[in-house]
Amino acid sequence: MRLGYACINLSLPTKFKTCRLATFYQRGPSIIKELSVHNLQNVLAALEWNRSHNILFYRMSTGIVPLGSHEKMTWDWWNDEDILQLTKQIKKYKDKYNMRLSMHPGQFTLLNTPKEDVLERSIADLEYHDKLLQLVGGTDMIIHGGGEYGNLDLAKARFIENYKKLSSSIKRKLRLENDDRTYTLSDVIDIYKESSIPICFDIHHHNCNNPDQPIELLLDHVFTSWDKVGIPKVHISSGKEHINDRRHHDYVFEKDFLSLLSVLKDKDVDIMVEAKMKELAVLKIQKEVYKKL
DNA sequence: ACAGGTCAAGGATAC
DNA sequence: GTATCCTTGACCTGT
Repeated sequence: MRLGYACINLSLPTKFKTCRLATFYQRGPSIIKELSVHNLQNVLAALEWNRSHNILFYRMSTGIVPLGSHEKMTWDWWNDEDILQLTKQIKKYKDKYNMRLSMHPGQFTLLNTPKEDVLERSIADLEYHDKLLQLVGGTDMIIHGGGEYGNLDLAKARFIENYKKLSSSIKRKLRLENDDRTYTLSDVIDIYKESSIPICFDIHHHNCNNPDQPIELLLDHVFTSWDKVGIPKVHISSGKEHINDRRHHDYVFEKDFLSLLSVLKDKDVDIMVEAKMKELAVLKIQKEVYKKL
């Protein structure tokens, strides 16, 4: 089992950089390159920090190449020598230490939108994430179901139809996560049955949004969805003020982590910790929970 | 140096 | 139909 955290490492001094469209228009592709190089150096620094703290799972920020999937972007960053040199270094490093790398396109990347232009931009965004993951040897791209659009069944059907149109490289990496208001774990399983998309189980979202189905039966489907793919990927966080508070707590409570372990039984999974205190929350779990096992 | 408003995105909701 | 909120962290402008 590998534990990981998302994007930001609070222990490191440098931050990720981004820019506004206006800045890109003023300064052109060179500013994007400058920021992308900076961001990739940050990723490498995070992986090095992770290795020295025994953290072998990491989610890369979606904004590594600022405006990387924007329709106005004119720079082929995936062919740039300096970018390739850095991504190669990252890939080599993560292979050496058997790390898992993932990305999570944002809430505005929607496979089931009824709007043609929104779908087009969403697919462009998936292509951006796919290209970057290919370069660094990342394996997982997590998205949510999307909106309900007044009819959940139609929205699910649209997801399945649009999923079929994606490139095989994207399909190899795409995973569908249950969310905390619209797509329950059982909705996500419905989509899996028609599309074979592996399911990323988020236990906090499940606590916020579930129609009282027994978790054991649902998890059977979750695990089956990964059978030919790899080690399942699971998310955990604690509610800020109560168990079904959608906001994330700074850390993960020990009891929440133990209750995840108990529903997972002995299944080998990689766990992404989604807590405000990022890598510090992972260290806390390692310290508190691992010594008990 | 710092505060606070802005950006980027699409959907949901209230009016 | 329109406005506002949701969410996020860094940008960016004004002081």
